[in-house]
Amino acid sequence: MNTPTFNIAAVERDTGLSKDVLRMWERRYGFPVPGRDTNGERCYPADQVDRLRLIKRLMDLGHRPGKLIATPQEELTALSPRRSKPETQEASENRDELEELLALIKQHDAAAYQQAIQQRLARQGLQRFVQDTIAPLTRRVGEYWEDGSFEVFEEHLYTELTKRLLRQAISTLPGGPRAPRVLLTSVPEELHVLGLLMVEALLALEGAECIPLGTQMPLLEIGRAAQAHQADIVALSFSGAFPQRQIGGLLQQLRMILPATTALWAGGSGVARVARSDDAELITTLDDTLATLAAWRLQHS
Amino acid sequence: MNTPTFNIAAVERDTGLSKDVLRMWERRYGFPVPGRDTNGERCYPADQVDRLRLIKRLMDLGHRPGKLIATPQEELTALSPRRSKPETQEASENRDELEELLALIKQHDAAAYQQAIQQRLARQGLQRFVQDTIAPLTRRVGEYWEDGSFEVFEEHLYTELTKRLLRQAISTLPGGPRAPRVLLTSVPEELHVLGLLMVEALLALEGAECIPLGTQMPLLEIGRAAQAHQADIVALSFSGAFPQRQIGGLLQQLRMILPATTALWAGGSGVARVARSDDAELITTLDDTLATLAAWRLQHS
DNA sequence: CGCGGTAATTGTCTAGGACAAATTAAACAG
DNA sequence: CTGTTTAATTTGTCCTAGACAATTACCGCG
Repeated sequence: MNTPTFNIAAVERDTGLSKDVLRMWERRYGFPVPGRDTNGERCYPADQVDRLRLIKRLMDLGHRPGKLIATPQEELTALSPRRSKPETQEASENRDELEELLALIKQHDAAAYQQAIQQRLARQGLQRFVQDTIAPLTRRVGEYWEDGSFEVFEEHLYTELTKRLLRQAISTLPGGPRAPRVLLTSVPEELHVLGLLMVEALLALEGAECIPLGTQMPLLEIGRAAQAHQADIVALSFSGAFPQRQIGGLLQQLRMILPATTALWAGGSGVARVARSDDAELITTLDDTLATLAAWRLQHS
Repeated sequence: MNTPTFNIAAVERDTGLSKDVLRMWERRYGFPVPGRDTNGERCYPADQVDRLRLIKRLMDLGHRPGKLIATPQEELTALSPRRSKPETQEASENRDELEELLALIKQHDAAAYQQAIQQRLARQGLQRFVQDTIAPLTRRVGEYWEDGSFEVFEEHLYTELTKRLLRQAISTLPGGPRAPRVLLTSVPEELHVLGLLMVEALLALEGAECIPLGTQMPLLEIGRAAQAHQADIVALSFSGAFPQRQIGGLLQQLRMILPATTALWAGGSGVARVARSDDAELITTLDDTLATLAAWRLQHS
């Protein structure tokens, strides 16, 4: 039984490292060293793909590829993002409750999960629910997914159920045309929508008029949409998986497309380490959302 | 004001055409012909990006790039698939009402649209609403999108609002564990979810237990999910844009992965012209869904 | 300790060549 | 005329290898 190998396109998909980068690393660092098939094309064995994925993840955390590739496999431990912030008693209790929720997902008991989470929403109210339940829960799911304790389909189930819950909660809020008008979407290649929904929930609670366009809008289309809907604000979401490098240029480009009177907000874990600029407001936490909204209102009152 | 230009990476993002393809087309067909910046790198003007996106759209519909690039800009009209089935008086009236709904989208009046569509749902009841409103409406939006009368963002808005509506409607239905248990999802590369939601609505109305996993599940994961959830039926959706010839093989593969006791259903406009086989039940219309469900129940009673 | 300049690091772009997979066109048999 | 096999074409992806800009690290000096 010969273990399956991956061609370069598959590795790009699986690791988020572009074909160019994969070839360049091979040239420069001597890793990875894929085999070749009969056509002379690269065949990456699974273990190298795993290592690449690990390296990519550490890079997203701020490490440099040269160093990472040099180090042997004890990075595994060196990298493990030891999140050991001292947490309060209350936070700890909250975390245990969240773990219980995730346990239901892992038991594939969708009904019980839905009931529990609904209850939590009713108890906390939408704002705290988004900030204290959905946000950390989603982060946790991402972590579990990374270290392999969550199957793909379990993550899908969580995402799908949570999307429903948030959309449903949003739809019960009073609508009506109130300022500002916010257009919510994401750029192509970025298909994570949960962050957008969380922001939408918070904004809608504050009485903003939200126009949800889903994910993956080409930049020129975002410009057209902003004009057609006369949006005051265009809010984009970038997940942690989104290539950091591209974000700056992307915002700059969009800034040129949008009218000067339209504000541009960029949020999500992807923008956490992006350099500030005049092109867009960077929103790194959910709290920032409300603060930025307040600032906007102050400026336009 | 110098209009903004796009580098090759940005064009890849916005059009979905890979850098390799963009360069190859330039070499082979002489289009696009981007300018060059001081570093000799390609700068695509906005109008060429638009044309590329249009070409990509038509390619997804089955046209070939060589032809498309050769044709001047009258492809727009020339290639819109004209359909002209004779229709009954009643259907005609219904269609006019649907057109009114779509007009609201085109006026970018999300609020008015939502109100109108909600009203329609209340009037028709979920089943007829899905069959007589959402299904034809979605088809119509697809047609408008194909011939360019709908902007991308207008289509996105329609899709997003409709998804919300359906999910909300589904969530109000009584849940509880009732047979059969249906796992709903789609294969990788297939990201259209509206069809799945329509089917879910119909199945949930009939008292089936639906497990929605969203779109783009790898085949092996579908197998794992089916086992973990002990699904009686796995229902897949293929949109019209999905490459027809892959479907047969996919179903065959999945059939081998799934336990023999698990039924496999494949639906959506993509399967309309797929050859029947023993691998899966093909569901070509929404009515078929209910018929196939009834047949399943008969067989398992 | 901060600041500016230099050096190393790193990603992306460019160019053309090659080839396999998919599709169409052509040839042929029934 | 129709179906089927074979040849030609279209088309996308991969390959190598070089160049360069942008970022980051380093180091000496005030």
